[in-house]
Formats: sequence, C-alpha cells, structure tokens
Amino acid sequence: MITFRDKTYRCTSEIVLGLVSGKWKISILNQLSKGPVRFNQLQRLLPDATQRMLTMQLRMLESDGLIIRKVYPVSPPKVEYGLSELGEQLAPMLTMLCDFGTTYIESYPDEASYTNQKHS
Amino acid sequence: MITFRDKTYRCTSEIVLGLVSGKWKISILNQLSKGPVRFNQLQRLLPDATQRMLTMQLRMLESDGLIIRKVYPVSPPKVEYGLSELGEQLAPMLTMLCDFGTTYIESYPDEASYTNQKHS
DNA sequence: CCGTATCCCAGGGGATACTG
DNA sequence: CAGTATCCCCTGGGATACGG
Repeated sequence: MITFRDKTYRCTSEIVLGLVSGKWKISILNQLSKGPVRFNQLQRLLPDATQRMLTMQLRMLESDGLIIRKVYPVSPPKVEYGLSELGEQLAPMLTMLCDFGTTYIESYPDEASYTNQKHS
Repeated sequence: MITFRDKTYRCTSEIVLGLVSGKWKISILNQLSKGPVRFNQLQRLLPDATQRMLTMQLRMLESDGLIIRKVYPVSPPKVEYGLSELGEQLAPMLTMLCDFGTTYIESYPDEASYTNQKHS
C-alpha cells in the first residue's frame, strides 16, 4: 500500500491512472505535446469542454507537475500552457494506451463507431 | 470521437483507462496474472474489498472480456477466475504504468509513504 | 461458498452567469 | 482574455443484511 498526497493506492500504476483520469486531461496532453498553447486556443481545439472544466483540468495537470502555466503580464492577458519534463515523459505511455485501445476495439468491430469532430 | 458500447471517447486510450479504472481492478488483474484464483481466495488476498465490490469489479472485468469466470457445478459451489487472452495482453501495459508511477513518486520523495499490507 | 438487495454518501462533471 | 461563482445531477463506492 502506498500513501501519496493523502490518498492511498494499492499499486503505483493507480497513481498514473489518477494523473490522466479526467474528462479532458488526455486531450489536453495530446494537444500540448504538439507545442505550447494559449487558453483560448485550447477552447477552440476542444469546443465541447466548458471554460470551467478546461480550467479545472488544467489546474490539476499543473498541480500534478505534468504541465506548466506561464502568465505574461500584458494587456489583454496572455496565458500559455506547455508540457513539463514529466509531462513529456508521459507521452510514450499515452501512445501505448492509445494503441492498445485501438487493438482492443478491433476485437469488437461492430460495437465501435467513429465521428470526425468539427474544427474551426 | 469514438463511440463504443454507448459511451463516447476522445481518444482510444480513454477506453483502456475505463477498462482498468475501478478501485480493485488492477489488484485483481495483478493477482490473476499469477494464475487462476477462486472467489474466496481473492477475498483473502484483498481483505479490504467487500464482497459486493469484489463481485462488481469482477463482473466488469468479465464483461469487458479481460477475465474469464468458470463455474464448477459442485457442492459447495466453486468459481474460478482467470485472465483471458486479452487480459494477458494487458500485462505489459500495467507494468509500464507501474514503473512510471514509481518513477513519478520518486520525483516527490517526501510526499509518499509505504505500508506493508497484512496478509493471512 | 458465492454471491444479491438496499440504502446512503462524496465528488466529478454539466449549465449558466459574472469579473479583473 | 482567462478565468470564478452557483447550483444541480449522477455515478462509483461504502455498510450492512439476506439468499441459493
């Protein structure tokens, strides 16, 4: 048993699940892996996420040390989010998860369907 | 966007997260990876899981095709759980998640503490 | 031995409106 | 532009008791 930041886990893998579990966390990490992004860019990239949710997920990723929030003290305000070192190290695992997910649903071909998302 | 079993995902990796997210799923998979186990053995291996929770998590893993439930029609009842082919394929990923988790908490040395679990 | 059935609670997430 | 503030709902999980 492991205790980490006041939560208990039965395996260290559960900690990683916690890091990326959250409706928009993976999408955010995927976007940031292409380079730093501003808040309203993210909003346009993830049009189904509300401002509130986006902020919450970003704050969690930040406090978990996976992303870095840079505030430029200018007017109008400018905030940029980018991957931290730790966040970059996560990338290969996200890829593996993605690949396994793809393999998995291919075991159940007629239970999955794809929709292409509108983009600005 | 992907729709799979009436849920929508933004990335196939989220499907995998769903497969293993659940308080006892990883612990169960870890145990079954050592070989098939009976229900009450599992209870003793995971003493903090209630019967109800154990049953629920096992049912989910089963309906997701990761484990196989074998019922022996004898008296007293005997039920044995084992990994499916798909479940075995999951193992390397669980190992990666575990390893990254270990690496991760080592970045924050004084926020983690370890407890060895009582076993029968 | 291997489960169901009930009841209850906390927190993750949605909708909407407001602000430095 | 980049957020807070409220309010509300729903699901995952806990406690406990009962059944084939």
